[in-house]
Formats: sequence, structure tokens, C-alpha cells
Amino acid sequence: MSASTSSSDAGSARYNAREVEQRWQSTWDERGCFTAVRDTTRPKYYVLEMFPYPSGRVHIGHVRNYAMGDVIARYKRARGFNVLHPWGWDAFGLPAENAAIERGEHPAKWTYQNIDAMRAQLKKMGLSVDWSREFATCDPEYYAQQQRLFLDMMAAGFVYQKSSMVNWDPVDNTVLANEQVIDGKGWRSGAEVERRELTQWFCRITDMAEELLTAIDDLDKWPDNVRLMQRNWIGKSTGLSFDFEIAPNDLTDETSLNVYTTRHDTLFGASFCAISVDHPLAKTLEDEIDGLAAFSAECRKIGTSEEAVEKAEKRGFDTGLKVRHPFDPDWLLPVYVANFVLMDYGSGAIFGCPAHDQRDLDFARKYSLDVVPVVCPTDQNADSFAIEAEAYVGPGRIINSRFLDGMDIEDAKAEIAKRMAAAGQGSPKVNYRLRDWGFSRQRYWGCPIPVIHCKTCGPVPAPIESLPVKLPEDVDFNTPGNPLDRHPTWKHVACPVCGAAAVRETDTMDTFADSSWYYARFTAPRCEEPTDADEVGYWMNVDQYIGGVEHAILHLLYSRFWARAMHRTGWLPETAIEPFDALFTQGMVCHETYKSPDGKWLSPDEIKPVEGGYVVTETGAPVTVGPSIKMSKSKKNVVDPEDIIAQYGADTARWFMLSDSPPERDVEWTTAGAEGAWRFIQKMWRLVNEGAAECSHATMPPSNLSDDALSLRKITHKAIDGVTSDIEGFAFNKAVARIYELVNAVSRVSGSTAHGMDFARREALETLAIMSSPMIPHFAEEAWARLGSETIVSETPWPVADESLLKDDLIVLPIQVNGKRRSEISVAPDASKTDIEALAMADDAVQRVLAGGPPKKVIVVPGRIVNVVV
RNA sequence: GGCCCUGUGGCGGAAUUGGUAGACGCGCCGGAUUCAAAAUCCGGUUCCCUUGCGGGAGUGCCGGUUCGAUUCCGGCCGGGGCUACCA
Repeated sequence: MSASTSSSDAGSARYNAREVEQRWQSTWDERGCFTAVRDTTRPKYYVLEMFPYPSGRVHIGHVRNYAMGDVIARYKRARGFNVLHPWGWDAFGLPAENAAIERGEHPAKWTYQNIDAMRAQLKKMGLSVDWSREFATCDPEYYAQQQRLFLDMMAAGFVYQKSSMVNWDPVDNTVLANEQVIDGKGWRSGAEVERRELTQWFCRITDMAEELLTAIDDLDKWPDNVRLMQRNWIGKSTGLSFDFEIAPNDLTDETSLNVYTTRHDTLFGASFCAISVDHPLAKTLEDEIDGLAAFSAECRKIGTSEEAVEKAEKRGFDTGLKVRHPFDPDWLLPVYVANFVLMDYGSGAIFGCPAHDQRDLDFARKYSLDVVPVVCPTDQNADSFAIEAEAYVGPGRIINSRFLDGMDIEDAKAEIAKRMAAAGQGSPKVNYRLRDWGFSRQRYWGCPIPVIHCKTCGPVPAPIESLPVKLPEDVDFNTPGNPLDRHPTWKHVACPVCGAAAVRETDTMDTFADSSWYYARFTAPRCEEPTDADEVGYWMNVDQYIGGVEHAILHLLYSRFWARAMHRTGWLPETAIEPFDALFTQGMVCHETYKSPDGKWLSPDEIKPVEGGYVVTETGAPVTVGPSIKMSKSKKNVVDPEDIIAQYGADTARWFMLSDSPPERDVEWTTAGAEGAWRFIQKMWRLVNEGAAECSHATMPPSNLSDDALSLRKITHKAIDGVTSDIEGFAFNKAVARIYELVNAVSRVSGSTAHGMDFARREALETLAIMSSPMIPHFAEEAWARLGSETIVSETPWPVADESLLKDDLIVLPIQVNGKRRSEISVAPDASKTDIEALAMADDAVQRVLAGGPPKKVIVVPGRIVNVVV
């Protein structure tokens, strides 16, 4: 394959991607084709791909993601929309600080160098991006406005400070959000997370839990799985909150214990109560009861380790306290401190009904507590129904429950709730799994929280005119911890209220804050305020958002919250509280993995193909080929987009990324596939050159088209129809297949001089140029020019299919006998049922099967099928 | 454990949502061109039986609904994702 050694003459047989691509990129640049300007006379279309983190290298996954976005952007532009397709960088975050620590390079320098390197790579892809709107979240102009938003949100009560137990990553020396703790380990460092108490800033996302939940119903252009994940994450449950009376004792003065349950129907199956080790009552008791403090300490330690959670052994400590059953003062239940009760859900206390909850059952078996079934499945006998190793959680009738006996579960719940309410003992309560978003980070490379702490005035917002609170540039990364806190002068300021000596907040914001509003900033990236009402009103919402499913929960939920907060502080119109109208989540790019005989991972360019497999290029040792998995540095199964573009050109890379696999699914990068894409572009180029010589530039088709020419026209217009709906439906792989079909059709009539063929051929080739332009824009421009057009494709409207050419005079109808296809007939598309039936019955194959007898039944579905039942 | 997605040729994947299973591409086989190769072009390619005509089977497995099921329903098996003691 000698893709890079081709002639530079545009008219020659060989297509020189490198030269062509550079040339068209300059042309687009010079003409400002993709600069978006507000224009109320045209419908707008805002397409956005999730902006990248500037790691330094463009990954092939980026190529796929941005190729998809570019298809949409270019297609919508051709359809007459005023398209906004901006670019930015999610530039704050830990890797920059790690680089600073490892290489002594300043995070800003490292980040901006990476951005420059990646921008250069990305520009080679020929994306139709409005580069004039580019920004990075670490630009002071951006984070100044983010600080402004913070202050407004603080004033409006959306952010607050509280002391809380936090997840502390001892390696990164930072606090992690609950969502950043995976199996008890830090999502980045993988270190075991500890618990520490710190004063932290939080966003009141839980206040919006209900709103965020119900609004999901209307996000009908989001994938169902993402909507479901968000629903589950918010985790609404409706239950009952009520008090147990604590029997008199000498351990505590507390007289009641509040619990939350969704299974109040099982209240008569209760055999114990359990409270979290972090429950206030448990903490009081630690001073009173020997061994409890040690038990709790042990639970807290094991609590976060992955293995312990996995094995989930239920452990408890009997406090000796007793509580009275709400419906029987003489019925006393023991109170345990238990490791499986979470403090931050419900009230941190539960009642245990072992028969109908697996955790409670495990616990009861371990501590020999009663197991009384109170719900009996309808197919079981109440007298003999017993619980063995598994709790029964299904539906049934209530038994062993006094006044509830015989009811179904829902009625029993209602009855308990009614009686509790009447007695003032409890009330219905809705609970959410969602927690408030803690977004303080003890890190340097993030947006400083614009607050000043004064001994007398407390936390005071930094004055708006003092924004941005800029990061100091002279910082020391040689000592662990937060460089802002250790900086000699930065944090010392006068209190804006009383003028006394005060200190700045040294925490910076979670980087999810940066990405929670960047989409709005793109509408007016240089505005001196967070947003410009006219611009944001015109461009928002994002019509199509594209990104990885890994952001299905965090980024998208925070953005939905932040947009609402921005609306309530006046920075977004109400119509923008759901900022992303449509969401598409694309799959990953995978590659085979290779290992040398000594078990080391090998990269694809360290090996070469031989008969029946691969060998290591240097040593000739045999290579073991492993499964195709997500490209990652550690497995070395990565291909560098820059190499691909240098060898084949951007169009080939884009084309291959869009063919074959549906965009939502993973795609496997193969050399053969890339070469196939390259050959296809060469083939199209040959056809264009051949056709350019034999083209008619007439604007109307000649009369009396020959059958061949008419047939090509029909194929062309069917392709227009198909490709259009495929792109609309994000079925790029199918659009690609249809383009192949049209290319093959043009290729078949190569050299034909049938009447009208010159017209049909030019129509087909021009259609090919425009329809392929969203995927392979450079090639399309070059082909368009070669065909003698004076405009450029990027400014040319999308073709419209001629309805009259989409219909056929005759259609082929399959004939089934007993549901098996036996024959086919050709009929007019509007042939009547009786005509079709008559034709079908006359068919040889049908006659053979019938052997003179009558059919039992004939089903005719006009335009579809005929089925003869014998 | 819970919830969700998914299973179609040698491979990636199509199938207008109940109507010709395998579009299109890759790979492979055969042929043309070539001194030869690359590139290109033409033909073939689900499997089994048959020289051919033709016939049979077939969308993970078992069953159901239907004139007709890759598509709908029930059960099982495999692969993947999210979540994880949420009371």
C-alpha cells in the first residue's frame, strides 16, 4: 500500500489526499465557511460534541466522536440551517498537576502546550468548526465568569458550606465526590479511600431531585439507557418515616428512634432495629458501652474496602436498648448497631423484617433472631409457608399481622400509614439516593472558589469587581497537599465587609463545574458577563449533543442542575433548563491486542504480518493475538490518528470510522478496514475523472431518456432519499452503504453512451459529491471542482429527491406457500388484491404445489407479499 | 444481588418494526489484464444434499401466538454495561 506516494496533479488518476486536504482546509478558512453568526432569518442548529481533555495527543476515539459531530454539522448546514459548531477544552484537572509534580512543568504551560499540539492534529481532520469561539476552561476569562455564577448561586442558596465526612484520596491528597469513588477506591489513583471530616462546599442538587427526575420523561431524544441511568441515580423511593419509642434505660436520654421504610406492610414481621455506626445515637452509646467504639471503628475501616462490600457479611453489635413495637407496647425489639445500615440514606436507622429482606435475614440468622413470615405468596398455604435461606420479596397476602391479615401489600401499607398518621407517630416520606454535590477540591489546577473567610464576618463572597480570583503563578508542587493553601501571600486579603485581615478560600471547584455550563458560554464566548441574553436566547439549546456513555450520569446530571441554577439566577432563559435537546452516545474504538512470548504487550507497529499470524518485527518471535478491546496505553493497542492521517488522509480515517459499525456501538480499528476505505476513495476519484469528461451540464434532463439513463437517475434519487433519512437517524453506516450502491451503479454504466446518460451520470456524480461531503469533505470539494462546478460543496444545498423517480413501474412481490418463499411475480405498485391473487394463482410454482386442488386460504398484502395456504 | 442492553454467514453488520433473512463492506475462491506482481475489472461466496434441475435446514436454545416471527410473548443459556448493603 503506497497511499502516500501519489501524484500532486488533481486531474491524474491517483488522488493525493495530503495535498488536497491541506488546500481545502485553507479555502474553508479563508472563506470563513464555518463562522457562526446570529441570524434570526434562518433556523439555527447547535451541534456539540463533548469537549476533550487536553491530554496532549489526539486519540482515535476523538476522531470517531468528532467525525460524527462533523457529519451532523455539515449536513445541517447543507440543509439550510445556521449551524453553531464550536470547540473548547476541558482544561482543568489532576493530570496537569501530576505532570507538574513529575516533570516540574507548570500546569498552565503543560496544558496550553497540549492544547496547541492537539489543535494542530485536529485541524488536519478538516472539521467544520468555528474556531473563533474556542476557549479553554482554564482561561481566566472563562473561570472569571464561572466565579460570577458561583457568587450568584451562593446568593440564591444553591451552594452552601457544611462540615461533613468526605472521601479522602490519600494518594492524590484530595476529596472525591461519592461518584468518584469506585469500589471504595479513588477513580483516578485507585488508592483506598479514607474518611475524613472537612468543611466543604456543596451544590444543593437534592433540592431539585424531583424536578430533575420528572423532567427526564420529556427528554425523548435522549437514549433510553441514559434516561434510565439518571432515574436510577436519583433513586426516588416512597415510604414511611416513623418513630419507635425507646424503652426506659440508663444508657441514653433519647426517647425515640426514627426509621424509614418502604415495607411498612411487614411491620408485624419485625424482629430487630438497626442503626448505622455513624448514627448520633450510636456515637452517644460508644461512650457508654464497652466494645462498641472498637466495633464501630472496625466497621468504618472495612466499610470502604471493595472486598468487604462484595462479601457483605452482616455484622451487628447489640446495644441492649429496646424499642416498643408501634402497635404493641409490650412487644420489645432489640436495637443493634449494624454495619450494613447507611447513615446518609433515610434516617440511618431501620427496622429489620428478616422474612422479607435478604440483608435482614442474613443478619437474623447470624444473631438467632426470629424469622416470622408476614407475606404469603398466593400459591402457598399460610400455615405451612416458611422462610429458609431466601427472603420472600414477591407479592402475596398478609399473614401473622393482626389487623392486616388477608390484605394485599398495598392495602396493608395504606392501613399502617393511616394509623400512624392518626396517632401522630409517622408520616409518608419520599427519599432520594441522590446526594448533594460536594465540589470542593484541595487542588491548585481548578477554578478558585471566590470566597473570603473572615473571623468575624464568616464566609464572605469576593466582590464581583475583584473577579477573577486568579490562580497565582508562582506555586510549589514539591510538597504534597494544596499549593494554594501553602502559598506565602495569595490567600491573605482584607475582609470585603469589615476590612480586617482575612483569608481566601483555598479550595478550587470540581472540574465537573467547568463542564456544566461551557455549552452556554459558546454562544457568546467573549462576553463580559457569563452569558449574553440575545446570543444565548438565539443559540440555546444544544440541538444535538454527542459524547461517550461514560458521562451518562455525572456530567449530564450536573449540567441539567447547573442550567436550572443559571436560569434562576438570570443567566439562561427558562427554555434552556434542559440544555441538551437530543443526546447521542457513541461507542468506543477497539483494537486487537498483541503479546510477545514473554507476555509483554506489543503495539501494532512493533509487529508484522506473516503467514498465519504475526511476528515481532525486531526479533521474529511469534505474537499472540488477543481480543479486540478498548484502546488503552497500558495494553498498547492504540493507533495514532496522526499516522493514519499522514498515510491515508483525514477522509479515509473519517470514512472508515463511520462505515460498518452503527455509531452507538463499539467499532474495531483494522488496517484492512482503513485500506478498504482508502481504495473506495480512489475508486470514486477514478469515476469522477472518467465522468468529468463525459458530462452534460444541462440543467434539465433530455426528453426520452434511455432505460439505462432513467434507471441511473432512479438509483440516484433513491440514494438521496435513503442517505438523507439515514443521516437524520444517526445511521451513518447505512448511509455509507447506500453511497457504495450509487458508486457501483455509476461504475456499471462506465463508458455507456446511451441517450441521456451524460446527464444522468453528472447528476449521480454531483449527488455523490454532496452526499459524501459530510463524511469526506475534502474529497467532496475536490470532486465537485473536478466536475466543473464554480461553487464549493460546503456552501451548496443538500439535494432533494424527485418523488416521481422514487416509484417503480413494477414491483417484485414474493409468493409464499405456507410461509415459505416459492416464487415471485412482478406487478404494478397499485395492483388490486384480486389481480395480484389471480397472478399468484397462475404461477407455475403455486400450481405445482396445489396440484389442481383449491388453496385453503390466500393472503394478499398489496405491495408486500402473497401467502398461499394449502 | 438489582436494573438495562445484546446474541444474525469466516468477519463488521442490513432487514422499511410482523411480510423475499444475509443489503453494503471486509475476507476468501475463480477468471480477465500482466513476462510477473501490485493496482484494477468481471463472476462466485449462509450451511447441507444434488453433475444439473431442484430440495432441505437456518437469525443462541426450548416452547407459544400467527397465514407468516430475526421482529411479539414465556422459560433457559452465553456476552456486555450501569449500579451496588438505598431499608
